[in-house]
Amino acid sequence: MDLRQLRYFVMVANERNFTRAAERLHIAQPPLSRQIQQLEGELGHDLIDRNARPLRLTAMGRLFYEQARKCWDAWTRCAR
Amino acid sequence: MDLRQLRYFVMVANERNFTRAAERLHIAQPPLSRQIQQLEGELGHDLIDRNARPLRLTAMGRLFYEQARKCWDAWTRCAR
DNA sequence: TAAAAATACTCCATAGGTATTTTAT
DNA sequence: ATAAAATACCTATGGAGTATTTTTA
Repeated sequence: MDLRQLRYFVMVANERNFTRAAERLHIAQPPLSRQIQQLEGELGHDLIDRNARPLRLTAMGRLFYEQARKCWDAWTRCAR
Repeated sequence: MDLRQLRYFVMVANERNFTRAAERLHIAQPPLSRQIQQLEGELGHDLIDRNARPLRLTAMGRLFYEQARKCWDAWTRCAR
């Protein structure tokens, strides 16, 4: 897990749409999907319920989102 | 700048010795030296005074160390 | 059937390794 | 003279791209 994955996940969670999130992150959609898959693999839990459009976070996804946002915010404060 | 570089720099600053820091980080000494050089390049300032052994931090190095430690600590708290 | 996500590759940037040289005590 | 840092070179992991194939609403 690294900062990039947190940033990607937060964007996907906000947009509830991989394609749009990818655009806003200035990367292509497939690598974004893969990064999220890797993150889910590391965590051992799905974060996103793909059986819904617009996408929805799973219960784990919602928990992780809170943590991820805090971490990302802490980082951006640090890095300024 | 990323978390890896912060972690590397903090270790070097603590050890005041690249070789020992590299051992504790489980990487070889040359890549560690290069990561620190890159970091210094990005920041536009030397962080370490190489004309002293044991190594010493420069003024910028001391300032950066405080920030880096805070960021790294924030991250480890987040990532737990 | 039309968006949107996943797969299947390909490419390449760069983190890390080994061998060696340079520097500082 | 010796320990430690820098340099040169090589390798390979994995992040990102394009093209294409599933999905799901």
